[in-house]
Amino acid sequence: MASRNTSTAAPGSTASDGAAGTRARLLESAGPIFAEKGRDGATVREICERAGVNVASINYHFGDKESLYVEVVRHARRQRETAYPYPDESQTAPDQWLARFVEVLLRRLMEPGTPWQVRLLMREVLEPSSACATLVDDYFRPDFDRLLHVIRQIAGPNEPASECRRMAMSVVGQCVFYRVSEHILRRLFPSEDWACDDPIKPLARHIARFSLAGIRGSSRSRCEGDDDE
Amino acid sequence: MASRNTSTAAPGSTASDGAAGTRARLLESAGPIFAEKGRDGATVREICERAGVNVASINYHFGDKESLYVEVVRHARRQRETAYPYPDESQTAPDQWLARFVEVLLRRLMEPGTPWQVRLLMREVLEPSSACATLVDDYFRPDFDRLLHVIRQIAGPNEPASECRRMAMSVVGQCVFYRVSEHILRRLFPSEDWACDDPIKPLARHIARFSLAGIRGSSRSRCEGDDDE
DNA sequence: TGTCGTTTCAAACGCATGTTTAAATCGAAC
DNA sequence: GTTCGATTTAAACATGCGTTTGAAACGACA
Repeated sequence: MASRNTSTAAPGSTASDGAAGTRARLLESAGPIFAEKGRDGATVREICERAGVNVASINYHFGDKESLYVEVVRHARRQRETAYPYPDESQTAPDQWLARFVEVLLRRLMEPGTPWQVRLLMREVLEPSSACATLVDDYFRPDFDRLLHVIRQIAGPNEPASECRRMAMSVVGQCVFYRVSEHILRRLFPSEDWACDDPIKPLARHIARFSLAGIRGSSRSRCEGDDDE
Repeated sequence: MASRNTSTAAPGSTASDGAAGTRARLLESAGPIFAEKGRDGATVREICERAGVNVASINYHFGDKESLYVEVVRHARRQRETAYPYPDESQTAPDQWLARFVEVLLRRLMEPGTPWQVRLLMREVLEPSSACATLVDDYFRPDFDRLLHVIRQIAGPNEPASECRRMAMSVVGQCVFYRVSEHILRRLFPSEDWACDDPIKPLARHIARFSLAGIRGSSRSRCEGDDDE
């Protein structure tokens, strides 16, 4: 036995370790298992078995199971943020950018087969762990700010900031709903074409149209007389 | 030892059992614990301790932990469906009914303190157990159908059924988003007035207005020329 | 070849879990 | 008061968990 390693860098590791590196194999194997069973539901024995390493490896390379989990979440986020890039604001009209944004967000969320990274990050959203703080700052906030910026362009300069924020949430909420309520929707509409060619396209069109009308109509109707109740 | 009981009716139980009835006490005590820690995370020992009964009681009265869980979910749903009733369609104009529906749904979801019944049912939505099937049929579907009916009135008779369904999902999705993403939103907007007097009212107003404009504008813009891309 | 730090390994540890057991207790009916 | 089924109880059981251990295997370097 020698010194344990709990930092993020590989221990001694001569770069090309035997059989792709125990540490890297653990990171890859743990992802899908954490995603499917959660941080507590997953067992170190199953993770190590899938990675083909000894059960003591997690504690040797990461310190404990919790640290491995945090590392896996970071790993998943990094892989995910480059998968479906959002369009460029400066080169697209606001309307079209919003439509593209909705479609990309939906594709991120509803990618066929639901990659383990999506399931894992969703778990973090629903009940955050210590890995959540950076997730919000580095992953969600930038995208949300870009959406906010475009919505301000559509709604006009007179729209209050609080209202713009709620509009952005309405857009995101409509998309997130389909992922979060997947199981319920499947039972609610068993005959729906959840697996047709490309169910995202018409869905994205609906949400973009609905939202655009919502933003324009909402800000307009609020400008006209619109008292309480 | 005598015969075990796994059915839903109390065993011999002479109606007014000692100290409110072991079975009833278990049902009440288990609810908040299942809601907070999940079906697997909760332990029978903690449940029994809070109920002030022996650890063997769960197996005696319910058969096993899983059956107790299913029973608790049923219990929660029954308590919940009478808490915030939706308005009556026949006595309200569609616009106003929609606004009321949104507010009631938000209040159901965002009730201060987040009653354990809400947290428990949310867990069932996110990853259903065997207790989920009746939840959809008896609890969600009726409300969703009523919403659908009103949306059809607003959108007009020419609106295709599939589009009406998506509109209903857009309405519900906007509301559900605030509950599902609660933790994320709290980190995204730390300064937001999540605990002001009545944060529901303005939120409900926004969603109702946004949705109404979305429904009207969306169906109108689709009627006009609206080709691909 | 011999040495030393690093990494892997099988085995065990300590603990918490859901469940079972058999005896004790209770509550009415006879 | 006795009896008998229903219920409660303390204790144990079997299993699975994350983690630790001490030795073996490895790889570079002298």
